[in-house]
Amino acid sequence: TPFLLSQEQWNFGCNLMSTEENSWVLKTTEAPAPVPPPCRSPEQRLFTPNEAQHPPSEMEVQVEERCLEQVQTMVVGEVLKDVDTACKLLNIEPDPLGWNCVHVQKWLLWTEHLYRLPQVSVMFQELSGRDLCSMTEADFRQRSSQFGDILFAHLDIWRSAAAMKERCPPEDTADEDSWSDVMCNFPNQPIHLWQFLQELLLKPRNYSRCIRWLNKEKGIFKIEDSAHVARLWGIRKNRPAMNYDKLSRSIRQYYKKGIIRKPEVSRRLVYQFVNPVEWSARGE
DNA sequence: AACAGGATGTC
DNA sequence: GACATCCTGTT
Repeated sequence: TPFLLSQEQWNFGCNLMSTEENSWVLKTTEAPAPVPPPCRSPEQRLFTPNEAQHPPSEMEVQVEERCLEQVQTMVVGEVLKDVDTACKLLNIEPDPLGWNCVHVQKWLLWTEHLYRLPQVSVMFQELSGRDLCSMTEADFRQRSSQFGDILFAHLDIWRSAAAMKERCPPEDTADEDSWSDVMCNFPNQPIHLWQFLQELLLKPRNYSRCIRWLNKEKGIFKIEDSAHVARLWGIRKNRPAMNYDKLSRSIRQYYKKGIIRKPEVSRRLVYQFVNPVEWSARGE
């Protein structure tokens, strides 16, 4: 796993999330009740016969691991979001290694304010981000016996977040027309209209409002917003004057070629791929 | 407004 | 060849 919160960070994060003043952290998502079930008490362990307390099956273990993974992904996502917000507010970069003394002070003041710590930033004056990163937890404690560890843990979270960003760069979460879909990743790579339509159909999360499957197995799809689909096609092909009249003419060219046809019962804005087996057979 | 398909031009 | 554009006519 590329990113694992230490137990300490985890607990720290949980405490932060359960602090109700911190609407800043986790405002939309429910706090994911991340506290692991307490270990079975010693007497339970002693007095429960092995047969009755059947060990978790492999599937149960897998399910649990997947749950944990999901929770972890969620927490990491929230942390990254929070880091982003703070960076914008403070006008600093996410990676502490790039901070100068002023940035460090900004970050300290922010952290103090956010978690209601007393003023400890004075103890960290004249330190750059690089200095901060080279310090051990003991060094932090030396400067602030009470809150050094908290600051250390928090800095570690930021460093981890920066490392994460480095590892998996700009994941675009655009909900509407994610630009990379419409513009192709490879400049001017020729694309066929039927391929483009399939691309849109593959991403219902982004495009189901303008085009969606009616029957995926049979390859029947419906264009819900003809103008929108035409606009997307026009962007991809660099044809600003594209409209549904012209797009549909191109679809009709497919009739003769046996790529797309009208379904048995012809319906408005509904078409059907002739051989949907080819791509559904390759699994999804 | 969508549909069908011929004609013609473009890359 | 695969459209893009324009057009006539139909549903």
